[in-house]
Amino acid sequence: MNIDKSLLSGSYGMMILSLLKEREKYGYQMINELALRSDDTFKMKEGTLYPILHSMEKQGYVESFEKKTDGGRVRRYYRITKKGLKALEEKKAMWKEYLSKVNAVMEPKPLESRG
Amino acid sequence: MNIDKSLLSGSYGMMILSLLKEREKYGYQMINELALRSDDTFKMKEGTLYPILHSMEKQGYVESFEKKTDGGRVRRYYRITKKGLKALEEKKAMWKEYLSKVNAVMEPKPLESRG
DNA sequence: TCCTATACATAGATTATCTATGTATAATAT
DNA sequence: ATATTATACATAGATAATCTATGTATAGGA
Repeated sequence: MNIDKSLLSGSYGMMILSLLKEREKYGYQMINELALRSDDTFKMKEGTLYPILHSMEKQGYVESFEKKTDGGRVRRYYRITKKGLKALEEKKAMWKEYLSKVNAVMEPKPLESRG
Repeated sequence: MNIDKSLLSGSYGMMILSLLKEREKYGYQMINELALRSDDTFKMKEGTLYPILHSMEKQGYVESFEKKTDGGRVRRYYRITKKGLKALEEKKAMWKEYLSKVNAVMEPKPLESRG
């Protein structure tokens, strides 16, 4: 299925922080993990990811450092900060709230069963 | 809770078609129902709704007609078409797919339990 | 040696939504 | 009667998230 890209809006940030909560990762790796775990539903472009990472670093949600591979290639790793962990929890709470409200609109409770 | 507006992206269309599936409605009414059912989480602006309705009409998802109230006020009602019903089903399928993929990214299955 | 995958990056386009504003009428309060 | 507020539709321009397109550079395999 080819999902409307507009649906993605806003959830990419949450997903990236979630990936980084597991362990520190570099950009290209995050793109690949997103594709792998979502069966290619989320094929994030570099032009999407790097600006997000840079902005998150500026906000203090992640910090980055360079690391060399055995082959000599330099990678920029990102690590989630305490502030980023807090932001992730907030984003997840918002996400749940959002889902429940969409559900409430699409499947309204009959009057007699409302709080 | 104040939800990131970017999360809304793309789901408004689905919610509007869903409201219209119940019965024909006019614009202002949809705005109010969205707010009521979502406990004011979705406070859609006219500047958002009317362009969406016009575009949906152009796409053939809805058709509209004017109706007079007892008071003499003229309202423009919208009615979902067959094409719109089909579009709604597609949007709902995409929505479910999207939710399940976000979930798969955020809570990856351990290797041994993957299909 | 050439091609592909890896790796990071930026500029500009696209699109959904918002803010702001405008017009007009009905209902309500003073 | 008159003023205010809610209703009702509408458009223009701003904002922000993502995309497309492009660039640079290196590693690894054919």
